[in-house]
Amino acid sequence: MNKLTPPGVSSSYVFSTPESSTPMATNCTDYEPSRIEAHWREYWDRNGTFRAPDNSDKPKYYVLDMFPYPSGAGLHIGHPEGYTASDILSRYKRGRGFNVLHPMGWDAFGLPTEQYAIKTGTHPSETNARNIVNFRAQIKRLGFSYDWSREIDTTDPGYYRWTQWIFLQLFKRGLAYVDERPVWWCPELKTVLANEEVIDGRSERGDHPVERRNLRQWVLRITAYADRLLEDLKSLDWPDSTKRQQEAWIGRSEGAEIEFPVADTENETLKVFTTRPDTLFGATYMVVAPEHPAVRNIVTPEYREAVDRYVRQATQKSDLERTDLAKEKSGVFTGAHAINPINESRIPIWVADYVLISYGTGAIMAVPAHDERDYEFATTFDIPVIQVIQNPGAPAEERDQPPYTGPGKLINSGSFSALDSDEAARRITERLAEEGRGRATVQYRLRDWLFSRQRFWGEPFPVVWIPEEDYDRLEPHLRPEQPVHYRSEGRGWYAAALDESQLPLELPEVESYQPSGTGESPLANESAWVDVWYDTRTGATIAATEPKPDGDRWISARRETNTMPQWAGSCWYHLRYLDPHNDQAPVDPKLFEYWGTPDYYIGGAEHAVLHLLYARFWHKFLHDIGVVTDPEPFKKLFHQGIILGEDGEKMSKSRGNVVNPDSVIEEHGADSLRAYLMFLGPLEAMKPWKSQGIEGIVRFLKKVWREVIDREGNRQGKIVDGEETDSQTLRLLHETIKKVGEDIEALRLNTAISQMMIFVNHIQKTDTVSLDTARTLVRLLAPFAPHLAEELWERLGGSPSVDHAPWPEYDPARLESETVKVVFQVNGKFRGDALVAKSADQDAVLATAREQDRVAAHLDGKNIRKVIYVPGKILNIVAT
RNA sequence: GCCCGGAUGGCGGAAUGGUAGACGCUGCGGACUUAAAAUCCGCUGGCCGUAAGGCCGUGGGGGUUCGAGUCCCCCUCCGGGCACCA
Repeated sequence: MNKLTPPGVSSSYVFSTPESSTPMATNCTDYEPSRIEAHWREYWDRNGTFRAPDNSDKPKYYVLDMFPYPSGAGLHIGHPEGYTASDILSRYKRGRGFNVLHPMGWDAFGLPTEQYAIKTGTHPSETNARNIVNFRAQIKRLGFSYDWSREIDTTDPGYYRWTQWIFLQLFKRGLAYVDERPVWWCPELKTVLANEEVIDGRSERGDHPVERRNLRQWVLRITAYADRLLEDLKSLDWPDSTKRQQEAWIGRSEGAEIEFPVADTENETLKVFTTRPDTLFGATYMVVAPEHPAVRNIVTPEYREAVDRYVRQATQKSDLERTDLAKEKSGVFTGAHAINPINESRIPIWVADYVLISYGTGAIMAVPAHDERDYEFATTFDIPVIQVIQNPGAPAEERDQPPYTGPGKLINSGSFSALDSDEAARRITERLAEEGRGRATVQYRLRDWLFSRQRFWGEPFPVVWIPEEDYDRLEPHLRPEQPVHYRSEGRGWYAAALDESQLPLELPEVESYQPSGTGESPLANESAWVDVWYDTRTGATIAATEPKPDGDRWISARRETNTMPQWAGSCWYHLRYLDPHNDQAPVDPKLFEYWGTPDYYIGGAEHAVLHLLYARFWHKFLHDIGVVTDPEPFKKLFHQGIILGEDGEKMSKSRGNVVNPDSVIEEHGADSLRAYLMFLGPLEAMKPWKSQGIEGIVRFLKKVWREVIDREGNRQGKIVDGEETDSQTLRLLHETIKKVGEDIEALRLNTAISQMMIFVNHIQKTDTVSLDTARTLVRLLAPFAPHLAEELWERLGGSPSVDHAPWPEYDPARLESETVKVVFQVNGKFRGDALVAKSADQDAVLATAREQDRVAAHLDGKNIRKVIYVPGKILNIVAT
C-alpha cells in the first residue's frame, strides 16, 4: 500500500502537505548550522516537543543525567559529552515507541557560590539564579531533548522542603543523631571543611592548611544499611570498578569481638575486634588507640607522664601524618597488662597510633607472628613473637619466617593445635562465647555519614534545640526514637522536630555570609532567626521577637544553625523529576508507579562512592517508609570518560587547554559538537580533544546536507520517489539500520557514526537514491544531529518532529546475499579470497581456492595435511 | 604495598578466535579554478621490489590453536581506586 517505504522499514511516517501549512524549515541553500539550529530550537520550545506526558499508554523509559552544579564558570566540555550520549539514547527510545522521561535540573547548593557571597556580599540565591540562566542557555544551545517543564533546583524552597521532610523522617526514626567529632577546620578561611574539600591536608579552595577540631555534628546512620547496600550491589548493572569501589568502601569483615580483662583492676576490660580469632594464642601484646577512653584508667603511675605525652602528640598529628606508611611505628607502654582469655597469659598493653579509634573497638590484640603491622611494631619494641599458624605452602626454609598472614594449621595453641585456621577460628569463637568473653561479629569500614556543614548556603535542619527540662512536655510525634542530646556550658539540650507544616524552613536574610570564626555557621549570628518560641504539642515555631503565645506548651528554643551538605539534594532528585511541582508529597505514588526509577543513569565516575552511595541509602530509606516501591534507585549506570585537552593533559585554566563548548558551537554548530564528542572514541574512555578532528564531522554533516539539498535549496535531483532499487544500497542501508540501533543501545556511539559515514560515502557514489533511503538516513542521524535532521526531514516531506517518527526496522533477509566472500589461507596466512555461493561445500570452495595462482604457488611441492573450512568465512589449508 | 583498567599506523580509534588498521584526522598526488578556499578522486604501517608479489608488524618474553590484537602464564610502562580498617 505504501510504496514510499522500503521493505522492512516501518511505514507510518506522516507527511505534511507543504501548500497547506506554513513552511517550517528554513530556506537555507547551504548547510548553515547557526540558522538551522536556532530555528529548530525555537520550534521545539514553542511546541513542547519533548514534554513527557504522565498519562500515556506507551511504555515509559527514564533516562537520567547527573545534574550539574551551575558554576559561574559556565559549561565544561565534559558536561555535553555525557548529556549528548543520554540525549541520543532518549531520542532513539522515542523512535522506538517509548514515552521518554529525560529531565534536567540544578544541584545548586555549593561552596563556590557561598565564597562569592562572602567576597562580594551578593546573596547566593542571586548568584545562583544568574548562573542557572547562563547554564540553561548553554545547555539549550546543544539541542538536548529535555522536558524543561520538569526542571528542578535543589535550592528552591519548593524542592528543599522535601529534602528537609526526608531528613525529618530519618530523624524521627533514629537515623539522624548528633555526635562530637573531629572535623577539618581551616584557620585561614575561618570555616570547617568537608572531607571532600580537603586534599592532602590543605583546603581545596585557596590551598590553606587545615587542622582537626572537635565539633558537634549531625550524623546519619548509614551503617544501619551497610549490609543491604553491600548485598544489593550484586543486582545492579553498573561498571564493575564502581561496584568494587562501593564494596571496598563499605568494607565488610567478619570476625570476633574478644574481651581481655585488665590485670590488677576491679573489672576493667578491653574489647578488641579481630578477623583472626584463630591466632589468639599468638597474641603477645595489646594496643589501644591514643584516643581510647580506657587509656586514662589503665595507665600505671610510673608510665602516666610518658603516655600523656604520647597521646598529646598523636592527637595533634594530622590524619595525613598518622597514616603515612613510610614512617616508623611509634607507641608507648602503659604499664598495664591484660589477661588473654584463652590461656590466661599476661600480656602488656601499649598505646600506639597505628590503631585507629574509629574502627572496630579502638583496641587490638597484637599477633606479630601473623600480622605485618604487629610484626613491625614488635620488632621495633622487642616484644616476643609466638608462631601459632604453620605456613603449609612455602618451602621449608621460608615456612616459619614471620610474619605469615595466610591460613594454615595451628601450633602452640593448646587443645586447638593441629586444627585448620578456619575451623579453629570458629571453635575458639564458640569457646569464648560460651564463657561470655567474646562473640562472632561483623565490622564495617563504612562510618556514619557526617551530615552537617557550618555554612550558610545549604538546607537548614528542620529541628530546634529545647532545654532538657522541657523534654518531658514534648509530644511523642515530635521526638526521635532515640533522644538526640548534647551538653554545652553546663546546660543540656534535646533536639525536637519541626512540624511538617513548618516546611520549608527557609534560609533567613543575613547581614554577612562571613563565618563566625568560632566554627559555627553564619546562621548562628542571626538571633532573630535562631531564637524561637516552640510549640511542644504541634511542633510549630514563631520568632522569639514576637510575644510568647499563651499557654505553657510554648517554650523557648533555638534553631539548629548547621546546614546540610551539598549531597543532600542529589540523594533523591531522581524522584522529584517525576512530580516536580507536588506540594503534598516528595512524589505522588501513582507517578512513581508509572515512571519508576531511571532505566539508564549516565554520569562521571568521580561520584562512584559519594553521591551514588548516599543516594542508594536515602532511596532504600524511602523504600522502607513506603515512599517508593523499589529498593534501588539506579539499576543501570554508565560513566562517560574524561575529555583531555589537546595536549593530552587534564583541561585546566592554568594550562590554557580548556575547550569552551560555546565557541565550538559558534564555529561549527551544536550538531557537529555533539557528533564529534561521540566520535572521539568509546564513551567510557579518557580521550583527548583535537580541534582539527571536528572538521571530519563537519564535512560529514555537510555531505549529508548536499546529498539531500541542491545548490538552489531544492531536493537533490538524484533523489527519486519510490522504493530503493539498488540492491547494494539496500543491503548497506539495512546493515546501517541494524548497526546504528544496536550501537545506540550499547552506547557505542563512535562506531554508530562510522557506520553512517560508510553509508553516506556509498550513496555519494550512486547516481540515484530513493526518497525512502534518504528519509531513513535522516531518521538514523536524528539522535546525533537533531537540528540538521529536523530540517532535512521536513524538506524531504516529513512532518516535524523527526523525533516522533518511528525508528526504522531492519529486515534480516536484506542482510543476506547469494554469494559470500571466503578468505583463503595457507598455513594460516592470507593468500586470496573469492566470492562463492553461500551453499558451496568445502570441496567446492577448496577447488576454487586451488585454482588461484597465488594459493597454488604456496601449495606447490607440499602435501595438504588438513583443511579447515568455516562456511562463508574462511578456508585454511594446512600443508607441509 | 594491595585491587582494577589499559598499551594497535604520524594522531583519535575499529576489529563474535578467522584478510589487523574500518571510520576520521594529518600528509602526499590529482581534478575543478585565472588563483585560492570549498568540493571531488586516488594514495597514505615498515622493509624489499619497476611490478606481480614477498617478508615483518597490535608494549616485551613464552604458551595453547589449523589460525591469537583477541585465550593462558611471566614481565615492563601508563592511568585510576584504596591505603596501618586489625
